[in-house]
Parts: sequence; C-alpha cells; structure tokens
Amino acid sequence: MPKSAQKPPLYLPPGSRAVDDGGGVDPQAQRLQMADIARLAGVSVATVSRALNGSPLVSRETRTRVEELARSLNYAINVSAKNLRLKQNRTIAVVIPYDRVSRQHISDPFFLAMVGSLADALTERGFDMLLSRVDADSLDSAARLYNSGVAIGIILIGQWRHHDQLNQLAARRLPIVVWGTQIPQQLYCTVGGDNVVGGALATRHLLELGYRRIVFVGDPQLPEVAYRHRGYVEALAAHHLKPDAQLLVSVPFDADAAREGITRLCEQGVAFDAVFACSDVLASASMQALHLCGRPVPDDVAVVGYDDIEWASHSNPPLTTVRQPITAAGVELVDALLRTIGGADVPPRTLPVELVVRSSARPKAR
Amino acid sequence: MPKSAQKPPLYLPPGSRAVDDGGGVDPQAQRLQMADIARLAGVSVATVSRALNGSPLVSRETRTRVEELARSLNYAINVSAKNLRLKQNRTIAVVIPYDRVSRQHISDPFFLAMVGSLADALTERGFDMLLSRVDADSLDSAARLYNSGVAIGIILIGQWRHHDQLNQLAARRLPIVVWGTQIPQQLYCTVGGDNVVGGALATRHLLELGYRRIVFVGDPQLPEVAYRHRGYVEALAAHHLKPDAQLLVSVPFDADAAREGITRLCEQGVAFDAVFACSDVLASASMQALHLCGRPVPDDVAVVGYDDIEWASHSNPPLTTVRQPITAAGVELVDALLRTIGGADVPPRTLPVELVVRSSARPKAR
DNA sequence: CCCTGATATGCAAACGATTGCATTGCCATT
DNA sequence: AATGGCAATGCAATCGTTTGCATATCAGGG
Repeated sequence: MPKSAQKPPLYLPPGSRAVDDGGGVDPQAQRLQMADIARLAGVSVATVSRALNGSPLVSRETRTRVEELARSLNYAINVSAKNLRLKQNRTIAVVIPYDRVSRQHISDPFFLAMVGSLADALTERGFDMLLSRVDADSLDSAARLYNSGVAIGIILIGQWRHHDQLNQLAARRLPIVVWGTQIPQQLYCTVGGDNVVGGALATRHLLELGYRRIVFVGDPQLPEVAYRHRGYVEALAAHHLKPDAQLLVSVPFDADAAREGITRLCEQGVAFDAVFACSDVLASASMQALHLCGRPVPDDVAVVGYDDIEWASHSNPPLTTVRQPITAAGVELVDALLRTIGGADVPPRTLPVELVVRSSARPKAR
Repeated sequence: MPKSAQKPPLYLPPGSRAVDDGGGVDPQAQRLQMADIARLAGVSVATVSRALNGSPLVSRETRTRVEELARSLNYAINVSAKNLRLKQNRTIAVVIPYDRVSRQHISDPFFLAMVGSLADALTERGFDMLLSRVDADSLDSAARLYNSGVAIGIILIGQWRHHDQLNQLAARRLPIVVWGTQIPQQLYCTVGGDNVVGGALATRHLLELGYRRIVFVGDPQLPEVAYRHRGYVEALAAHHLKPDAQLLVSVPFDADAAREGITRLCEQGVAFDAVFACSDVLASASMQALHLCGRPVPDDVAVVGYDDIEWASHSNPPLTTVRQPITAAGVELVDALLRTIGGADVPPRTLPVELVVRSSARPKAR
C-alpha cells in the first residue's frame, strides 16, 4: 500500500518500510575511521584530520605517512560526521515536479537531458546530486531537502503554473534556482531559454518559407509557452498577420493530447499549412497525426519543434527545431545556485536559443 | 581548469572550488533544532526525539504537543546528526559510468529513462537517490560513495566491458546491483532484460515477415549485445540460416557510428533486406542512413530496434522494437539492492522482454 | 504507611569528524 | 642559563541526534 495516508512527514519518515527494507542496516560491523589511521600512524586523530585536509600545521613527513596509510587502507571519511561538525555539505538537490495537469513528467526527454546536463555540471564542480521527484502540488516538500540539511540548495526543473508556490519558498529564504522563465515580481532566480525569441525564430522561419497559416501547439497557460506564443504573435505581426484562434491547439506537454488536437483540426477542416509545436515531443506527435491524416511532412505541412532533444536529429524527417542550450543551462543553473547559496542576490538569466534547420520545414510548394 | 591533475581523492576533495563555490556556507545562522522544540514544549530533547520517532514511551498528550509544535514551526530533523548517530542512511547512489569506448553515456535516452524509473522506485520506498556520473575506467571511485557513508548501496547502470572491475568491487563487499546481463562467475547481482530472447524475438519477427538477409547492428564485445547476437544466431538457425559476417555492423552505442556503418554497407553493395539494431538510437540512425541511401523504411528495408524508448512510438515510421521493462527494472533493481544490503545473497534476475510491433517492419514485398 | 510495578521523563554517553587552545621540543638570541 | 619564538602535535569541546539507564510520579495492595 502506498504511504499516502500518512500525514506529510516533517521529519524523516520513520517508516514507509517496504518488504525487508534494509535502510537501517549497519553493513560491515565497523568501517575504517580516523582513529584507526591515527593509531596505525602513531599520531592523534587531530593530526590525521589536519594531514588529510592539507593543513600547513603538520610536518611533511607526517602528512605523507598519513596519506599513504589512508590510501593503502582505502580510507574514506565519514561524511555524516564531517557535515555535522562543519554544518556543511556538498549535495545539491535537483527536483522535478510531477505535474498531474500539464502531464509533462520526469520521463520527458527534455527534462532527462537536463538532468544529465546538471549531473555533468555538478560533478565537474565536485558536488553530489540528489535527484528527487515531488508532487507539483506540494512543492514545499522540496523544502524538506534543504531544511533537514540533506542538500544545501535546490535546482528545480519545471516552473509550470507554480509561480506562487515558488515565490513562497523563496520568501522563506530557501536557496532555489528554477529552470523556467522570468515572471514579473518573482522572488526566486530563474534560468531559462529566451522563449520570446525562440517562438519568434520558429515562426519567422516558417513565414519566410512561405507559410501563412501556422498552427501553434502548446498550452499558453504555462509561462514558458506563453512567451513562445508571444514570439509567435510578434513574428506574425511583423508579416502583418494576426493570430487566428482556430490555429491554437491548446494542449499540455503530452503527446497523446497533441495527436488528438491535430487530428481534430484536420477533421474539422481547418485550413493550415504549418505547425509550430512547443516541444519536440509535441512536434513528433503532431507529425504522426498529420501523417495519419494524409498530410505528409514536409511535403504538405511544415513542422517546427522546440528543445532540440537528441531525437530531433534522428527523426524522419529530421526535425527543424529551436535549440535550447541544455549544456549551458546545466552550468548556468549550478552557477546561479552556488551564488545564491553564497548569499548573493542573483538576477534571472535568459540564455540564447537558436534555430536548427533540418528538413521538416521546406520552402512552401506553390 | 579541471581538477584532473589532483591525485584521486580518497577523502572528500577539499577543493575543486569553482568560482565562489559556496559549498561550505552556513546558510541561516541557526536552523531550528530539537533543543528548540524541547524548550518550547517544556520537555527534554530525549522526549522530543522519542515523540517524533513514535516511541511508546511518551504519553499521548506530550506526543501530540511535540508533533504540533514541530509541524507548526516547520521543524526538519538534521539528517547528518541522525545518520551519524544511527550509522544509517536512506540514500542510494545511482551510478552511470561514462564509457569513452562504447560511447553510450548519460544522455542516452534509455539510460535516462532508467534513471527516471529508478527515481520513482526509490521515492516510492522513501529513499533518496544520488545520481553520479563516473569515468568507466575508474569505477571504484564509485566505491567512495559507499565507503564514505554517503550512500548505503549502489545501483550501476551500464555493465559494458567492466565485468572484472565490477567483480572486484563486489569482492570488497560493496553492496552493488548492476543493470546488465548475467555473466558466468560473477560476484555481483545483475538485473537485466532477457537479451537472448530479445535478440531472437526481433530476428524471428523479421524472418517470419519474409526477410532473409538481416543486418545486425551493435558491438558483440559488450555482454548484453553478445547475448542479443546469440538470440539472433539462434533464430536464424531455426530457419536453417547461418549468420553472414558481412551483415554484422559492429559499432558501439553511437548514432554516428551506426550511420556510417550502414552507409558503408550500402556503398559496398552488400545485399540485405532488414536491420536489427541493438538500441532504438542505433535503429533510428540506421533508418536515417538507409533513407539517405535511397532505401526507404519500411518499403524497401525492414528495421527492428531495441529498448522501446518513448521516441520509438513517435518515430516515422513508428519503430517495431523489443521492449525492455524499464519500469519493472527500476523496481527490481531497488528490491535487489535492498536485499543485498540486508545481507542476502541475491541471485541475478532476468526480466522478460516483449516485441512491440509497429510499422518499421512489414511483410516483405515479393 | 511502605513497597511494588507501571508509566513518563530526564541525564549523559555515544556517533566520527574538526579546531581553538594548550603543550612539547628545539633552536637562536640575549 | 634563561627566555622567546616557532613548528608540530595532542587534548577536549563541539556539531544534533538517539537511547540505556536512572529517576520521578502515582496507583493499588498488603
């Protein structure tokens, strides 16, 4: 039985003990500790501690002796003790909210790519990464990770409709950085792609190829999508076009929903010649639906996606899409968080995006 | 500058301090601790501890008073102290080796999906998940995570050619479970899909559709691929066919390599009518290459992949593939690890795979 | 009224590291 | 010879919990 009947755990859940759990096992009677090294080296633990931490207070020979010993015995320091003593720690929590409404969850390739990128950036800097999935409706359970000292800060991927909750967390001085878009009056730091430019790039590209009736696939309720839509509108305006409400397929980040949306559009006989989807997953689903509706991509309909996940280049046809700077994002998020932890007031950061032209959108046939 | 010049850190790397690091900050002067609750509740810390841990030694009223207080003050226990005292901990490390040779790394969609599945399985059981990327050539740096008490066990995704290293780790009594295949004389526990059956399923499917010259894409040096290849050979044998060395495209898990391999095959004029690729990424790359060579899928060449990553169903044409039980895998891996930690000698486990028929392989045209 | 047993609570010792403040040699200076 | 300074080391307190053992309180039985 799932442990949802419990009241929300403030302190560590003592139970949720599955089968034969094992979470509390004392695995090998005793692991090597500093005292052992000290005894063998014939010095005090204080000296061992200093030696291993590179304090200038120990003589060269003592240091090397201790280091040799530690290495040969495969000694590893007890991190709990160290952290307790130093009130310090090198763990960063990466939190991915599971949003029941918008449906995009941890298995979304873009998010997972982001996780990979963050893992790299954190490893690079010598931090550990705690990956955690939380219910988007109770985001402050993420705060537990910080309050209990497990992590020194939180990187949250997926802003969704949770701006207010995030603001509350930030107001409580939780060190947090969010992948998402900048929203007026936000108290937390965001790092995100330039969604307006992204939306405009995609749309302009389609316009320049000669398309005029461009479907927008995505849910403008979500801040990021809203900005992409703004870019879409602006690009249209630059070509003296107005957005047509019929061409808005408002669906969450969910492939099935997109398929249905596109299919319905076809069935209703709405006239369109191109699709701009707010994620590559949506684009992919759209292409499939179009295919089934007898409107081949790119010969009949042009499609542009968003994200440039790895799949985009492997798809058939290879997907023209707006590349989100995933690698840079990982680095920037980590940087921003470390600065936040350091007490700085870090301004939101918008990263450049670029259009990757492949072959899902060709010049429009006459 | 990267911190690679350092000698391998046995104890926690004291430095690698990037810009303004922040790893050692004492963020809010004092966080709430048990003593505070105790003072406010007018009891001793011992009583608070017992109350919060559900000991029967505290009276009902004291317990509720303490719980109320803790909740309203948003108290969260200090995990380092708890872990130190209890020599316990609820963190599991998930390690993804980065293999320079076979090239499949953390951004491989299959691995990331696995990470997602593990995150779910661990969260479900109340464990924390530490995600770590390590250089496959020095796997025992993974042991640090255990030896230092950061994690109570390790789940490793990606067996590769590292059987010996893994055996060594296991010999040192490191609690570890590996996603991969069972190898004779292994000391560690593996959980994996049934690769022989998977390879056979794919191949038999193609044979039954009428294809006879089936290309095998993958590197049989890798244990998992080796078994898939065995299944391939067995299925051929059942149809009284022998594997043709010309039809073996031996490439690591790398899309570019697969593209080149397939392209070369076409250029050399080797006759073939179907492709069995050892991952969906390889299948996707193969389809692309075939497309460029003027051999459309599925009309001219049939393709079957492996893994059934989300992309497979969105591809064009949707990919027929062998589904790895990713969700079950997460659960099984966690289960196996917890039992291993509990001291049990857990036997390797092979999970069933199934063929998912989509449309990248149709009955062969006469 | 004293003793027993049960029930709740508190005291204080761990857990394994770090570090301020001695302490110990030893050499150079007065 | 006494003193001061420096380098290297050790002592012991500390971090925030948990828990064995003592203690306090109270009811009931003799």
